This record gives sequence, C-alpha cells and structure tokens, in this order.
Amino acid sequence: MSSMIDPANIIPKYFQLANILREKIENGEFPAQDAIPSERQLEEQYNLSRPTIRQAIDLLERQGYLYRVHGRGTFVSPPKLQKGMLELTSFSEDMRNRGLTPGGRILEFGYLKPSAKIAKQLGLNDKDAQVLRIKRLRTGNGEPIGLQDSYLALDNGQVITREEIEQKGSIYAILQQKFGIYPTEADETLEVTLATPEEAELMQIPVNSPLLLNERTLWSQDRKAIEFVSILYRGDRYKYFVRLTRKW
Amino acid sequence: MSSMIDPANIIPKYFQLANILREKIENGEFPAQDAIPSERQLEEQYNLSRPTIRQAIDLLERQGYLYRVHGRGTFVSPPKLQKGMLELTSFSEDMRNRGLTPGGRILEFGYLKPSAKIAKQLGLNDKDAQVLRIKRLRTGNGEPIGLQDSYLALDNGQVITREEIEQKGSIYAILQQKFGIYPTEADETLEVTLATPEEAELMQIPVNSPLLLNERTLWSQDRKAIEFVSILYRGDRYKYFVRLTRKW
DNA sequence: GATGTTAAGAGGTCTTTACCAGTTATTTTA
DNA sequence: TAAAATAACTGGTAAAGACCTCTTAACATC
Repeated sequence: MSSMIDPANIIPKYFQLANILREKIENGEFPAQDAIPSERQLEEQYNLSRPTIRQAIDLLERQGYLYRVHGRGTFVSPPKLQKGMLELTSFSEDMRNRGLTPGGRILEFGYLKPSAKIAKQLGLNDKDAQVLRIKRLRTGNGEPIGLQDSYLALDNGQVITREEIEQKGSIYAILQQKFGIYPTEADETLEVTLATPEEAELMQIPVNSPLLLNERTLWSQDRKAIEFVSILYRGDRYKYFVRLTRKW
Repeated sequence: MSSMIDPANIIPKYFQLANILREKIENGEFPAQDAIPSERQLEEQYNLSRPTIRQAIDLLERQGYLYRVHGRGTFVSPPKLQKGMLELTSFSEDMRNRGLTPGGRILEFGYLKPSAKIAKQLGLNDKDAQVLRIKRLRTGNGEPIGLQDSYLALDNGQVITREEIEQKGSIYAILQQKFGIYPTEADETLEVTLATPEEAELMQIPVNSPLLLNERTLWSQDRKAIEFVSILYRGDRYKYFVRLTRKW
C-alpha cells in the first residue's frame, strides 16, 4: 500500500504524507470543499507528530490543494484553482500546451558584445563580456507565430552549438540537461507594437499589423541572470495567459 | 528598539523576527549574497527556539528575501529578486506603483443577468443570479489609460453603492473593508485588439488604434469566483508587467 | 605535494508537550 | 422561547531536544 508512511524510506515522512493526501484529493476520495480529517485525527491515523502533519499540510496549502480556516478545519480547494499554478514556460512548452507543434528557423546565431540595455538586464559589469545571441522565427503547426530574439549570459566553457538548438528546439532544455541550469524566476512585460516591413515579411502579415511584444529577463536557481529575450507575437494568432496569486 | 522580540506583543514571535530580519536586509545590514547568522546563533541572539527561528526564515524564503543552502547556510537574495514578488494588483494600486494618480469616471452601474460567458467565468449556475456591472473610464494623472468593464458576483446582502466606488475608487478596497473578501488568485489573458469608434472616442485616440485587452477572473481566499473584468488599455500608454516563478 | 579522512558546523527532519485563539453546537439561564 | 454562557472541537504558536545529511576546512596519510 502506498497509503501508509514508510519510516525506512529516504523520502521525508511529511513528504510521503503530502503525496498520500494529494492522491486522495486527486482521485476524489477527499471531495472539493470538504474538510479533510483534523490534524489530531491524522496524527493518530498515520502515527506521526502534529508538526509533521502540519508540514505536509503547509506544503499542499502552498501548492493550492488545500486551504485552512482557523477554528473550522482544513478544506480541499476546488480543482479550478489547484492545478497548473503559475509557471514559467518556454515557447516550445507553451505551444504544446495549446495543442500546436512547435517549430522554427534560426535567423541569427553568434556571440557579440551586448548593448547597454541588454548588459544591464543581464547584470553584466565586465566590459569584455560576450553574450550568445539567437534570433529565431517560431512557428506553431508550421505557421509563423512569433519572432524571438534571445541573449544568453553563459559562463566560460558553457558552449551551445547551432546544431544542438536545431535538434532540441528549446534552449531551456539544453541549459537544464547540459549545464544543470533551471529557469526559476522571470520579469516579463507585454505591450503593443506595430510590424515593421522586415517583421511583416518574416511573419507573412501586412506592414503595421498590431503585434504583442513580450520581453523577459530570466534568472536561474542560483539567482544569476541567464537570459534576456524579446518575443514579438502576431496579434491575430496569440493570446498570453498567466495565473496570478497574492499572499495576504 | 524594534530589533528585539516582545513576548507580550500580539504579533507572533516568528513574525516579529521575520520583520527584524527583513529590515536588516533592506537597510543593508545583511548585504546581498552574504550569509545571515546560523539558526543556532539566532536562537541565542533572540532567545527563541529553533522551530520559531526556522518559521521566520521559511517566511522570508517564500517571500524571496533569503535562500538556504543545505550544509552552508542561509543567504540574502540579491535585491533584483527580492521585492515585489508576483502580486495581484488593482488598477489603483497599479497606477500608484507607476507614480501616477489613479482616477476615473463611472460609465455604467447596475445589476443585470450575466451573459453565458460571464456566468461561466464566475461559476454561476443559478438561472436567476444577478451580477453587479460597473463600467469605468480609468485615468492616470487625468489622462485616459483604459476602459474597465467589471462584473461582480456578490452574495445576497452584499451591497455596493455607486457613491462608495466614487469615493474609494477601488472595488477591491471596498470588498476587503466591507465584506472581508480578499482577492487571492486570478487567471489573466492579454491580447491585441483595435479600437472601435466608441472606444476611440472615450479614450481620445484614433479609430483602429491598437489596444491591449486584459481579461481577468478573480477568486477570493475562500475560493469563490468574485469578479470577471476586462480592461482595454491604450497601446501607447500602457505596458503590462508581471513577475513569474517556477518551482522545480 | 597530492590525496583521502575526519570533525565541526550548517540546514533538514521529527517527536513530545503545552497553551492560545477562533468556530460551532450544546447547554444553561433569564 | 430566546439569549447567553460554555464546552468541545478546529487550526496557530512555541519550546526543547534528538538525530540526520550536506559542506567545508583542517588534518593525517601516502
């Protein structure tokens, strides 16, 4: 049975319990809006101390599966709110989430000295610092969706080749697999612009068509800026989606 | 001194400690990337138990002020990543964050039967359900910035008057103060549209000017949908900003 | 000098125990 | 009968102590 705590398991008990409870929520054993057993009941049921129980519930509360009401109990969040919490997604992931096959073509690839704006975004103080610039036309199901212009701050010795990108498609996948770099936090802005002749031709739309400009600065798990990227989306083909939370 | 724990204070000790540490981070006493005192040292320093110390550090870690490294210590996050974690903001807050004075004019105000789309967004099954519709022209420093069309799902007895809105300006402020409803989670979409003649006149821009359309469904802390709102922003005056995080 | 070992100190997990503070239903009282 | 007090829940905060794993640097060994 996976519905019991194994003291010999390397996985922490609070984590095991959280997994058990999450499963009961997901398979409907704990229906939405219903109270789960009280902390004292769980204490007896799983033979764990209350701090450990609370640690498990804390985790599920932060993940949006449960919410607590002082004096009343702990309740199951409705499914609307529980899954797919805010996530950073790459273009490839984004397209797949929308049921489209991601694709594209590399337009520019090479190292260069970053502009002042980009150096500032990436926190590069070294005057001789170089960044890897990759400009790509991105497609969904073969049709042009956006123009992506990416500037990567790589450490010495971290090399990405054009072939790797053409093969994997996603820069983020390469950063993870090759260098253990995980995108963890990002600042994004969105605004409206109009297509220049060059942009219009690449995306096969009329000049001055409205576009959605998405600029993003990305940080890794060790708090270093790793990428500044601008993506121009066709206004008629793309809708940006985000889930927000606010802590009180 | 606010740098000591007051056992008599109603504010929990772990929260008092978190405030003290946050202050030391913000005024530079704990510089970025430096380690803060170890949990055992803080234990002695503030005469608190380690679980309480850890609770305070947990809080600051979630808020992005600190990050922990097993075996090495707890470190101060660089300022880039520490402030203004992702937050839901009202139009009024948003404007003030940008250094502009929020204002506006109510164009429509009243109860009506919601359209199918809006009833679905708000999760209203009752056929007789009514929603409060408030359409407003929003301004920053007196200039038109956006057109906001809001649909509120209020319970029986929860009444908001036109005067309250004109006085307070922010619906969210009224929801909080009058009914104890706190916006906690939201789904947002952003896309490009073109100004209709009506919209153009209200915002004093040419017809077919590009606009940024922001649609949002909002939930409260007890997981009930409370508002569906669409905001049309002038493309030349507004840039959307969001901070994203991804958990691995 | 290079290498492997070890000990100190960091955060991570867990138990036991205690009391506080909201919520709700029951019981008591007017 | 209706209002008020109370008891029995709920989650929230806090302490003290134990033992674990991971990191680092000093030490011992080759």
